[in-house]
This record gives sequence, structure tokens and C-alpha cells, in this order.
Amino acid sequence: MIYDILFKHLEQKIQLSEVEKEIVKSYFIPKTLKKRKLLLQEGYVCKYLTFVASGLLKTYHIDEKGKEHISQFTPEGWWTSDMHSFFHSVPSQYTIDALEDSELLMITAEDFENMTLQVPVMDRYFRLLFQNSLVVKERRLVTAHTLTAEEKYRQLVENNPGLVNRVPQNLLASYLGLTAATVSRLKKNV
Amino acid sequence: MIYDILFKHLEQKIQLSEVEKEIVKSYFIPKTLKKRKLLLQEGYVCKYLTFVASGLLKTYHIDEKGKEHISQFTPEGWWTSDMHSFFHSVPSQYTIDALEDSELLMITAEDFENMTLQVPVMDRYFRLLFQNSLVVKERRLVTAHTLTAEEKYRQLVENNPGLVNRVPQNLLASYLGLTAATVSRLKKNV
DNA sequence: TAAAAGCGTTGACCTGAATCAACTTCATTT
DNA sequence: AAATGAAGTTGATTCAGGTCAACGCTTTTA
Repeated sequence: MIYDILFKHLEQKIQLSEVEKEIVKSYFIPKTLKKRKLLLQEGYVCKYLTFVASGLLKTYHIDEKGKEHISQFTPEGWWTSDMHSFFHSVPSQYTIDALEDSELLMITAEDFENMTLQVPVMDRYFRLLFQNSLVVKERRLVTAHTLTAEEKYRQLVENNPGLVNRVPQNLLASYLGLTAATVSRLKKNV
Repeated sequence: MIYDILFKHLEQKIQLSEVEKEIVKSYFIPKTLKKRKLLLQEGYVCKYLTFVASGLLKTYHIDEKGKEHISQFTPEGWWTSDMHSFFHSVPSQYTIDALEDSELLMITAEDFENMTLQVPVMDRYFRLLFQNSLVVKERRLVTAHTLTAEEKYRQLVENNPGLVNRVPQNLLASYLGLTAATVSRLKKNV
């Protein structure tokens, strides 16, 4: 069941009683999202924090020249949203859509607040989650600044082999801050 | 008093009883760090999560060519550490040192754990803190990928005017992933 | 099953920022 | 006050990666 996937992930970081599980469960709205469908559109407030139970989403931003910059891939077992938009109710800078048919569990900001007040250990869960995400983001920033295009691609292949086989190469390029042409060329040396 | 600076910041996000304050206070070790002195050296485990009560620190990484890449400036009222090293007791990837004489409050990983168990609302504080940091890091990553050198510098001046007047230009360059020569040149157009 | 769209490759060319190096302040030490 | 060393500027040159465009191959869609 879809909620069990969520609890399996929560229980990797925290313990929940049956009562707490029921409370948490009651706050999440299930939803399926077909490939190419939008979860969030740039310019609109991000209404949900979303757990991906199955499938794969991408988060991206379109710049003034119309170029797509992918900031995040979200496969099953991970969370997504535009956090700034979600927590502060301001227009989103990002669009999120599905790369594969996906099953989602979503919670509103108001319910998120209520849930953490009712089940404070969820604060701990998200503290740990955000803590880990921060480490990952920090690392991506360092590699963006220090590595050559080839090293960036090589590192992605080493660290995320699953992703490389699951996502078109032009999207990986965008995620790395490179062009599709560049990635195509440097693949030969890797 | 130095602990009051800490509590002032905690109370921007959470409420603490007097008892809780005493508990929290008991876990933090005060320390002063003179300009140019190290708080953490790359290769060593980061033993402390550190609150900067006054002063300014920088976090950086030296690449194979000996080039310094600054990942973070930490002025008064903010936290610093190599989170990955701190929470997982692995060698640090970063060095942290003082750009100005600084007053610090430090907590070990073990005490951090005990503190959050004794005062669960601290999980909420750090959830909120990490949540906000994540938004900031995410944004830096997007600008690293989408902006030109000049736009990066301009945005820094707009968003962090304080920092620009406080930190030598070559360090700002490193923070932006640019060279000192480049920043010097593009300043004229800004 | 034809047309369209998405994806990957490759070539020719261009350019923004890096590199390297010299020279100047300015600040800190002694 | 001399000396050492950060910090900033500027010029000449280089080059990694972007841009633009053409061409196949495969997958969707009509």
C-alpha cells in the first residue's frame, strides 16, 4: 500500500506509534501523476510537499532565453516541492513534472504545520531529511565550481548510475549545467 | 552575554522555557577564535556544530591545483560546521577559519543528540534552520548554472551588500566560483 | 503508416572567463 | 621606517565549453 512506502521511509529515521501513524496518514492526500503532467507550475504557489512513492519527477526552471535548468530529480522514496514557495506562500520559481507515471502523497503547508505540532517527532524526521539534503546540495555546489565538464559527468555516472540509465542524456546535461552537445562529446572519454 | 545572542536567535523560530534554556545552555562550549585561526581543518573529523555569536568565518575547500573554493561565509547569528563530517564522524572536506576575531558557541555531535532528545523543540529549530539553508543553497546552485559572471557578481552585491563591504574581493570571487581577475574587471560595468 | 517530435551525434565556429604575469597600493610586522 | 605580504588592477593570450545547424534514429501521435 502506498502509505506503507511512506512509513517505511519515515521509520528509517524515526519511530512512530500506531496512533501517530494514523495521524500522519490522515494528513496525506494520495495522487497519481501521469508522465509529462505537471505537479507544480512556475509562478503559482506550491501548495504541497510531496512524497514520491513510485515514479520519477523533475524540478526545473526556465531562464529568460527559454533554456531549461533542472535542479532536481525526485525518484521514489524522496520528497519534492519548491520549499520557499511552499513554506512562505510565494510564487514558485520552479516547475515540477513527471518523467514517469508516478504515485504521490501530498500534504499542504497548513497540515504540515498541524502534523508537526501533533506529532513532534516529525520535526525530527524532517530535520534529518533536510540535514542530509543540505549536505548533498552543498556538494553539488562545490562540484559545480571545481570540476570540469568531464569530471562532472563522470562523477554523476559513479554516484548515480541508476539515474543515468533512467533519464535521457539531454536532461542529465541540464542537471549538470552543461549542454546536450557537450555531454554527448565527452561521453567518449568516460 | 554570549548565550543571550544564541537564545535571541533560537527564539526567532521557537519558544523555550527557562528550564529548557538552562539545558540547552549547558551543552554549549564558548570559545573565541582569532582572525586567521582554524576552527576545522580538512581531513579531520568536524567535532562541533558552531554558532557564531560575533565575527565572521569562512568555509573552504582546496582543490588538487591548490586553489581555494569558498563554500560559505558565516557571520554572527549563523551556524557553521561540515555537516557531513559532524553527523557521520568522517574526515572533513572543508577547512573553516576566522576572517575576523570571533566568539563562538560549540556543541559536539553526541551532545547535540542528547540535547534534541531532552529538548525536542530543538529538532524543530534545526528543521526550520536547515529548511531555510536548503532554499538558499538551492538558489546558489541555480545561479551558478544560469548566470554569467557579471550577473553573479551583481546579484551578490544586491543580495549581500553587507558581505561585499566586509570581505576582500578575491574571497568574494572564490565564493562565486570566479577568479579575482575576472571580478576586478567586471566591477567596472556594475 | 505517415508525420511529428524527441533524442543523440557530429562539425564549424565563437566567446566568456581562465591563466599567467607584471605592477601598484595598502596594511601589518619588526 | 623598512620590509613583507595581502589585495587589487590590467594586459596578452589561451581554451573549455557554448552556440548553431545539419543529420539520423527511434518513439509517439494522429
